Formats: sequence, structure tokens, C-alpha cells
Amino acid sequence: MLQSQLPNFIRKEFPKDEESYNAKILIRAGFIEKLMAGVYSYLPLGLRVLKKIENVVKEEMNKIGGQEILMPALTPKENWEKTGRWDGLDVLFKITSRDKKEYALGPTHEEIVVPLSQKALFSYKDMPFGLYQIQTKFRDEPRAKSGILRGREFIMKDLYSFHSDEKDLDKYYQKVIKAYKAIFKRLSLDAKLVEASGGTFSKYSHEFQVFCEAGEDKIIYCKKCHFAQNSEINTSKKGDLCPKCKSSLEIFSGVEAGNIFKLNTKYSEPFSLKYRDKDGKEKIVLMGCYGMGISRLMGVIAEVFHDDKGLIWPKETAPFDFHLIVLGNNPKAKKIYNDLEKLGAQVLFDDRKEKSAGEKFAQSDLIGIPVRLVISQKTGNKIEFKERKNKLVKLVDFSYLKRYFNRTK
RNA sequence: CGGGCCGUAGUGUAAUGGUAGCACGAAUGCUUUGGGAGUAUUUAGUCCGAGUUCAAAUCUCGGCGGCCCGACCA
Repeated sequence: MLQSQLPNFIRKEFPKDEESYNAKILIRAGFIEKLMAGVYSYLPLGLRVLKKIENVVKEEMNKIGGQEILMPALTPKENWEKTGRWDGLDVLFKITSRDKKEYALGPTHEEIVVPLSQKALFSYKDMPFGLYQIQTKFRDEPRAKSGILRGREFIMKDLYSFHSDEKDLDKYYQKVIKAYKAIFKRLSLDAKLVEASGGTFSKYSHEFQVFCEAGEDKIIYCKKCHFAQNSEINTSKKGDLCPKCKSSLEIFSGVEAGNIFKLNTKYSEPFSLKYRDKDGKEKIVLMGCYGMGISRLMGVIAEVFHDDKGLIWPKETAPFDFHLIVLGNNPKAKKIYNDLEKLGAQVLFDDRKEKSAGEKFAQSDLIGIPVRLVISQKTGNKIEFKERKNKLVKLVDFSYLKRYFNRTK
């Protein structure tokens, strides 16, 4: 992409109406803009990152047999009344149409996916299966906070699984845990699997927590045996003994990057989601549900991967593979840009003529694309190569870039 | 939902009762290109409403909006 065609949302200074680092840096670097508290626009660079994250999540969901669908965000009141959540869920965004019908903007989709799956679920032979979607969710949070970590509108992946017995649900649950681990690995995030309260819905719940300052949860963690528990379950303190290995516990702030539940019959019951077993008997379906905040993940990555100059995107989440900068008028740059794109590389080409070298470098550091390439009078027939995460600058030729790209893709 | 801080061009700030100013951005021309260039010209603002006052960005009240702490967080 030619940077001269990219509207320049990059700012020289941090916005003053944000406190959280993820919002400050993502706005300054031109990835997002705020519309109102807890509601953000995703700009060209930010949207590319979101799509990268989505892609990783989709690939791993598909690997475990998840089927992608897209359900409406606008949902009827009746469905929520069936489960008691019309009045019972305080974060439910409710709206009234001009003919006085009432609707909710979906904060999660059990009430929609259960009656939906009923249309294709009759026999034990139809199970197990998993349906997932990546969609904008709405929650009427009492207080939006921490930039895109807790918004009123956000993008979430929600997977729902359907089973004929507990054993099968258990098996699937473990499979999702593996898939989640694979996702976090690809996103370069160290997410700990943490025991969490099941809320009112289920005894069982696990969260994937990324330890960082910005986190709003307090996680009790044992470095020895990796026992981890959300402090909402117990009132453990730092220094208490680990219930598993008896060494000292520590407490970390964590951001919940994923949450998985065994719903059992909590939602299949109110909608009478049933099937026929081997003996032709009618039985109630068991369910699991597995959430992951896509836009929140982008915020977490911004919190974790940065330095004082700006963002440092991990490979799989970066908006581009290369940031190619040309200084002065140098026709070689355009050719290198074209050649890189021919390799299949995604390149942001800073071809802007009016920007000073210093500004281009400063903005490049801010944006945080993994590799910066510079073409100038100084570089001669070579290309200057610098990884964003390293200080080392070297002059290379095109074959080096080709090898580098093939090795890291 | 309780408590606190705050609201001035697009962004960041100054003016504390008395002429709304500065920097960056944006726009146009020329020059410039290795760490947020130079130059000339131009552009744009006191969140809204009421009140006090000769006079309000500034004081008072109400509203709206933003951030933070707490509560809450399927």
C-alpha cells in the first residue's frame, strides 16, 4: 500500500482524553479513533491488525471443526425473556422500535444460537458440532474503561458447542483449550489458563489471562506448578501457599483474553433443545461456550509489545510485513516495492515526498511494522534493513529480503 | 450506580473577571530529505443553556461530554 494514499491519522502527540496506554498509542499511531466512551473506529492500519487476529482465530477454530456463521446483532426481546436475561442481565442494551417493539443488541448469543441450531439438530448423530462467529457485540457497561480493553461495543469471537453427553462436552472443551493455546502462541501472547468462577451459569469456567499492568483482574499464580486462579474465587493473598505444590503464591494483574464455559443445559433447557438418543429417547442437549475478545486482543498486544517510541507488532498481527521508506527521489524504491509485493509480502511504502526523513522514521517506529527498509542516496545499490524490535541496522540486497520473507512467513 | 478530576481551533497548550494567544496539523507556492525540515500566505476555537457583572474562557447553577478510583463485569 502506498502511504501517500493512506489518510494520515498519525498524531504527533498523545490524545489527552485517554489514560490507558493501549488507547493512547493506538490513537496516536493512527490505528483507532474514539467516537465516544468505549466506542472506537478502526482505521486502515487498525483494521488490518484486527483482520490478522481474526484470521488466526478463524484458522484455529476451523482446525477443530468449528463452522463459521454470522448471527444478527439485532435480536428480539422474546428470546431474552425465555432465559430470564431480559431483566436479569444488566449490561443488555435494549432498544425500542417506532412501533414499540423491543429488541436487544446482542452482548453474547446463546439466546440466538440455541433456537437456530434446533433447526438442524434432531439426533445424537448430529452431534457434536461447533458454531462460531466473529461479530460486533454490545454491552451497556456501567463504566467503559481502559481503551479498547472494555468497551460498550467490541468485536468478539463466540463459539458454541453441542453435545449428547458430558464426556463428549469434556472432550470438546479440552480441544478448545488446545486451540486457544495455539492462538495465543501465534499472537505471541503468554496467556495463562486460569480457574475462574462460573458465574450463575456453570460450575466450570476457565479464563485465559495475559498478565500485564493494565489488567483489571487479580490472578493468583504459582510459578512452580503454574496453578492459576482468579482471585474472585478465593481471597488468597500474596505469600499464601499453593494448594497443589505448597510453594508461595504470587498475585498478578491480568487481562481476560478468553473465557470458556461448560454451559451444560443452562440454555438448551429454556429453549427445549432436545435430541433422540440411540434408544429413540428424547434428551436435552449439552452445550459449551467459548469467547474471545478480538478487539480486546489488539489492545492487549499494544499493552505488551511496545517501547518508548511506539508499537512493536508481533509477526502474525502486524498490519504489514515491511515498512519501506524512500528518502528523496529514488526510483529504485518503487521497483523494490513491486518486487516485494510479487513475493506475496505486504508492504507499506512510504512514498510521501513532503515528509522529512525524521518524521518518516518517527512515524515508522510509532506504527511498529516488524521490518523497516530504507532506500536513500546513502544506501546505494543496497537496501537498509532494520527489525523494529532490534537496534541492528544493516545493508542488504534483495535476495536477503526474499530469504528473510520466506523464512518468517 | 457512589466518589474524584476535567472540558479553549483538527491536536497539544496559554490567558483566573478586562483585546482569546502560541505551537503542531491542515491548505497553496517555492526550497529541502538520515530522526517529528525551512519559508511566505491562508485556515480554524472558549461543550450547551441560564444566572451574577459595565464586562465571563475565567464566578454560580443546571445539562451534556471525557478520564480515573470503587461497585459491577455472560
